[in-house]
This record gives sequence, structure tokens and C-alpha cells, in this order.
Amino acid sequence: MRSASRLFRIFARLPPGQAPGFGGRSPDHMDITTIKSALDNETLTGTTITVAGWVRTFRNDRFIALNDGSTIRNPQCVIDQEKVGPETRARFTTSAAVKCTGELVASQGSGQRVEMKVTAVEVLGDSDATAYPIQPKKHSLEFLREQAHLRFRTNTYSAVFRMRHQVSFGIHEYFDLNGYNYFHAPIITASDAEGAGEMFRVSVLDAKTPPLDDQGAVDFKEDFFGRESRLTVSGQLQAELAALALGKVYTFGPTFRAENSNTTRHLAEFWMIEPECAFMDLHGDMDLAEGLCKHLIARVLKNSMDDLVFLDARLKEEEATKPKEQRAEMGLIDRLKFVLENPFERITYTDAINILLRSKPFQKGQFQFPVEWGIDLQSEHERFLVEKHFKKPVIVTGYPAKIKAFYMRTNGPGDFGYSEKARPSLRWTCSSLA
RNA sequence: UCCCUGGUAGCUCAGCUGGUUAGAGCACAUGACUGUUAAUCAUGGGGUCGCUGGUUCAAGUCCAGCCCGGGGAGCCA
Repeated sequence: MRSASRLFRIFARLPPGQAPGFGGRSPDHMDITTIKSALDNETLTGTTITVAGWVRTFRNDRFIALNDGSTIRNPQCVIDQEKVGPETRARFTTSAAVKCTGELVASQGSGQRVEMKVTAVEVLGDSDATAYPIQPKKHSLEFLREQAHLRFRTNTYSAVFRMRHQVSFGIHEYFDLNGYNYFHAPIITASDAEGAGEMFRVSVLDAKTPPLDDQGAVDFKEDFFGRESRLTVSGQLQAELAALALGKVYTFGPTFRAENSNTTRHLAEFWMIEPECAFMDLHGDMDLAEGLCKHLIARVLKNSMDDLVFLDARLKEEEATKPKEQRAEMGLIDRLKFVLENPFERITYTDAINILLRSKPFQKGQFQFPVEWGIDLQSEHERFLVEKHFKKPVIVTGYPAKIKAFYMRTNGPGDFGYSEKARPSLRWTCSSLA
């Protein structure tokens, strides 16, 4: 292991803007080439390199399919059976850690451009085949969730986490390109953000016998901060203050909600983006939101195509098990491209209600919840607008003030009852991207 | 919290209207294999059918309660 200070000196010597790639070699293991660069960097073909990764399968007593996490692709390392004895070959079990050195040559078999002709192989870590639960086959997400320590070794999880990196990085990239300052709102706070959600309490008081005040209530003056403190549900209030001096800021950090809720869209811990901008109108707000979605999609399509192709196929398999009328019309990649290439629909709340009132599901009485001006849109209404009517992301504005939060801006005196705050109804599309 | 749905081998699942010793693929073990692509072939081991109670000559199968998972709704973002 190189020390942190040594690494820093290596980075420090590089010209600005140049990534320390070392020709595909990582800076902390100078002798090891990532599989991604071995496959993509054609100048490496014909050279001798070393790769290190975990065995996915060992075929025909001869071919190690190796994965190192840099890509979803598993190149095959071809063993010379006269040099690698049966005792060693028996250790190439699924998930064993292996280091291979050899020449990267044009593949003799079909299915890949290059393969490694191994001259030296070392098993760095054995994997007990009788105890290892992940097989080279599709597993259910429920099962993988229970194998929390091993799930990243699967194509599905590793693909998702590589893409999460691309999305997280892209969020910072987008706001930076647009002149926003990354703002860190407090995570432990006394602010309840005007009741945005149920909060987790942060306390060092003894839960069984807390100190009490004169009225018999818990005395939070005795607590760590001298007052009742909780985990943040929103950094909005602090970000607004910063925006009034810095102009443009955004938050992107952990947020906590103690809702008694059990759906895939509700997490107790999630990362939230909150841009705050001085001197911006509603149209700028909508442009910013649409631009962010498209920036992230474009970035993922550019940098994560291997992973998307895999997830696209996985989704198609799952869709095929559903009845025809329940299947999604578009695959994952097609949907991403569709969102990227088409402008988002922008309508007012009143338009949305009118569309719903004229819709087939409403007239046939298929909506579970009533539709009339003044009610809040239910999930089924938003889904109809996005999935059936417009078939693209929709932004609904101009909600009746009565059903929106008080901090949202109204259109002004005389134009009663409307909120000007954009309500990005794109969440259905966005959430299904994940 | 409500609605729907499921729980059978390590994993994914089949098991009809209740009826002999509960099956398949994968995984695992042993053997074979110098061009395989989730390799293949042969042989083998592996089960408290979620739990408890009930109906019945007989329950994986029917009934009730409970536990756990998944999907949806509400809540919320």
C-alpha cells in the first residue's frame, strides 16, 4: 500500500486537467491494468499486461472469465494446462481473486475481440465453492438483498453502482457548468423545514430515564446541543439564505424522513438535490430541471452503455413474464433516448384537470380517486398524464394555493388561488430510469 | 395503516379436483474434456413443503390464526 502523502505527490506532479491514468494503469497498483482499458485501449493489444479480478466462471478447464469491476465485461484469460497444474486449476472457483499476467492477443474464439494468453497466474484469495451463494446465473433482487456483502459482485448491482457514480458526478458537473455553488446544508438540525416530513431525533439522552423539566416533559436542555435536534428533512431553508448572497447554490446530500411508508419510492435515507437561485423565474426553474435530467441521461448513455445494455436485457426478460397489456412500451435505453430527445410537456394545473375530465379512464369510472378542480393530483392521475396522454415527462404548474405548501410563491394579488411553484411531475419517468 | 399476491432443495421454480416413495434446471461433490462463451457430458448427495392448530381414512394441496417477502395505495419527496 502506498501512503496517502506519496499518492498526493504523484497527483500533484501531473499537469492540470490530466487524469492520472498511466495508460490504463491505476496509480495505486502501477503494475495492474484495468480490464476496461485492456479491452478498450487497442494500443495494448500485443503487449504483456497484468490484470487482477474475481473469477466469474471457469470454462472447459481452460478459460477464466475475469471481472475486476471496471466494466461489466468479463474477458477470458486462457490458461496453458501444461504450465498450470490441476491443483491450481481447481482453485479457479467462482469469485476467487486471481492475478493473471500474459499477452493480450486477438481472440481465437468468437465472442470477443481480444483475450489474454496467460503466462503467469496467481490465486490471491480462494473462494469456497460449497459456501459461496452467488451462482453464474440470474438471481432475484430479493435474494441478493439478503446477500448484502456479496451483491456488488453481481452484474446487476455492479452495473447500478457504476451508473450511480456517473449520475452523482453528473449532478455536480451540471450545476458547476451552470455557475452554481455546491452548498452543504447541516445534516443535524433543529429546523423541521416547516413540517416537510416526519423526523428522526438525534439525542444522547438516556432513552429509558431521560432528564425531565418542571412540567415532567423531557428536558432537551440536558441534551448534546442543549435543545431538541433531528436529522434534516430538507436543506432548503439554509440553501435559500446562501442563495441570497451567492446567487446560485445547490445542495446534494443525505436527507432523512421517518415516514411510516413502505414503497420503493419512499426511503428513510435518500440523497436530495435542492437548487436555489436568486433572480430566477418559473421558466428558468423548469429549464434548469429539464436540463439536469437531460444532462444526466446524456452522460449515462455516453459512459455507461455496457451497463445499460445489460440492464435493458434484464428488464426485457422481466417484462416478458408479465401479461401483454402490462408490459412497458419502450425498453430502458429507448426510453432514456426518448426523454433526452423530446422537450418536456409544460401544462398548468387547470389544463391537467381538463385533460383528466375528458379522459377515457375518468369517463369510464376507472380512476379510484375523484377528479375536480381543487383536488390534489393522485398517483394514478399523474401516471395517466405521463404514461398514457403525453407519453413523456410533464411539468404541471399553477396549482391552487390551498393544496400547495405555504412557502411556494403565489402569482400575486388578484390572481388568487394559484401557486407559481413548479411541481415537477416528472418523477414517474425519472424514478423508472433507476 | 389498507388492498393484492406469494412462502416447496443453496438459488429459480413445477407439483392438476386432497391419494403410493415430493420433482426439474442451476449450484455443489466425483470423473471426463486443449477453443469454451451463464461451456458440455456422466454419476452422486441434498427437503421439518414458513409456523401453529383444525377438517379428513388420507393434507405440499382444503379451512383459521400468526410470521416473513414482493407489488400497489395512502402518507410523502
